[in-house]
Amino acid sequence: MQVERAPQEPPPLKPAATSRQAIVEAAVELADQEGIEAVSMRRLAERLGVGTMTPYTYVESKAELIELMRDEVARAMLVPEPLPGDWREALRQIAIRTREAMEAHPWAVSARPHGARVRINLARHIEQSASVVETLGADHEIGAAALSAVDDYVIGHCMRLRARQRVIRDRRAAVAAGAQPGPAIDPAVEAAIESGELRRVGRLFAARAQSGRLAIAPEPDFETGLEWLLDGIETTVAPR
Amino acid sequence: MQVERAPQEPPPLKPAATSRQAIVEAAVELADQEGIEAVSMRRLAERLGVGTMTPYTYVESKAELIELMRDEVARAMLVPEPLPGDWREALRQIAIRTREAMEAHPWAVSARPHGARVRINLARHIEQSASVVETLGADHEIGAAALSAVDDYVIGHCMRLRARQRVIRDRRAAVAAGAQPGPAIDPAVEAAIESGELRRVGRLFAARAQSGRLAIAPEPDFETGLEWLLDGIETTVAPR
DNA sequence: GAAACGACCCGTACGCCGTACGGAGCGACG
DNA sequence: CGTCGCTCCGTACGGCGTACGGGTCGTTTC
Repeated sequence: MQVERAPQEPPPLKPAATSRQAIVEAAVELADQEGIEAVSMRRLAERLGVGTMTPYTYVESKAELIELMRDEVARAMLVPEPLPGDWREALRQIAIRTREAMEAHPWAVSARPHGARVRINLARHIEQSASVVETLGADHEIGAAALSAVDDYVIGHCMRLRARQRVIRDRRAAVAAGAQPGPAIDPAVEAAIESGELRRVGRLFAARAQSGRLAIAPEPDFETGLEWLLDGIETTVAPR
Repeated sequence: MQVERAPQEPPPLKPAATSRQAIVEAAVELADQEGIEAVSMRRLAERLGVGTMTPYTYVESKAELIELMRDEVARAMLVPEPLPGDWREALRQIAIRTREAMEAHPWAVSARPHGARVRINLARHIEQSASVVETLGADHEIGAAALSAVDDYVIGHCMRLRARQRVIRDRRAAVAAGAQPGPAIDPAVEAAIESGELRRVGRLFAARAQSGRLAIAPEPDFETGLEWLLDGIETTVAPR
């Protein structure tokens, strides 16, 4: 087909790039405002003022769009160069930055990946992390394991954060709709608490119901766990 | 039609229980075999040999069904009593058990929660964890933080595992469909590697493409990171 | 026995969704 | 001028969750 199409056209070739970016940005905005489940191709097209199928000119499928949206979030995870020379401080900054990005776009935490393709901003994020590991001076595999461990912790924390945010939002919506904000405890759980099994869970619920008016887990502490993990890594890579 | 129905009971309160459980089990089976996106109320009903709307007699909505499915997985996270007396060993066992359950049912990792309701098996899991923290002898808040940190790490790790499993499955499907199993690297990433930015990412890709025929991240190491985290916790709760 | 009452089951229908497909407008090129 | 490619878009198909109303049948109440 395209025997001779690739290298040409100085002026007119780039009408698509801006639009692709615009589509992704509009989708991110929509997801931020109304949640990822509100992002449908129809609503997105409507918001952009184009026909239903027009976005498909620029993205191959919705799955690819989601992936591009995640990569847009990955852009926010990048730490401004130069990174701190101390590996521990560098890892900490990357982790904190990542958490902030995830907190700002909770839908990105668990959106399904499209394929194995690593996009540009995620690749840059990996590059930053890899550059830190390099300065570690430890075995290559240990460095990779350390990176994985920190990443796992950060992502897991963000999952909890997202669940919390969702509960709060749902509760607000329920209150706005006029429902009672009762804890809606599961009858089986209630019975188990009554029976003496789940003694500790019962105490936990009671304490929560008493303190504060929203019976919800407190904002989890990110940095404490992160420091623990970094402590553990330090004893391996730089035992004193 | 139904030769076999619920046993006649003087208290007519509980005819639903068996069927509710059967629905959840069938849904879990379906999700295990074909992934969570294959679980639709129609397919589930078909598999159960009932009408499309019949499952709604037992579950309030699909969201509640998903929550019940997750709780079914939570059942597998329970460690047989009695727990080890050593807090560290107990936490380790709970973590490993949790990871195993998640690995067996990867869809459970990121399924959306329905609401704030804690179901019975998850409550039992929390009770187990709380009982370990009790023996820690440390400040209550530190115990909770330790629990959260371990949980975060485990969940994050399972997220990565799920992504990996998905990539492998997709690649298998692509090969079976006759597509070429090329890495399908993003052009922008390729250009950045070429240009010298992303030097380390380039080396990483090259190393992967060379070793093994599937260019994929190696199975991540769960226990190393877990031990690091436990090390860090130990220095706080039981400084030596 | 009759009637009323649930609990359970189910078919239809509505409004969403992702997207395959074919066609229209239009600038660039031969 | 014709042709080609890209952008844009309307229509349509199959699938989804589920509201709703009606059917069946065992149990309860007179």
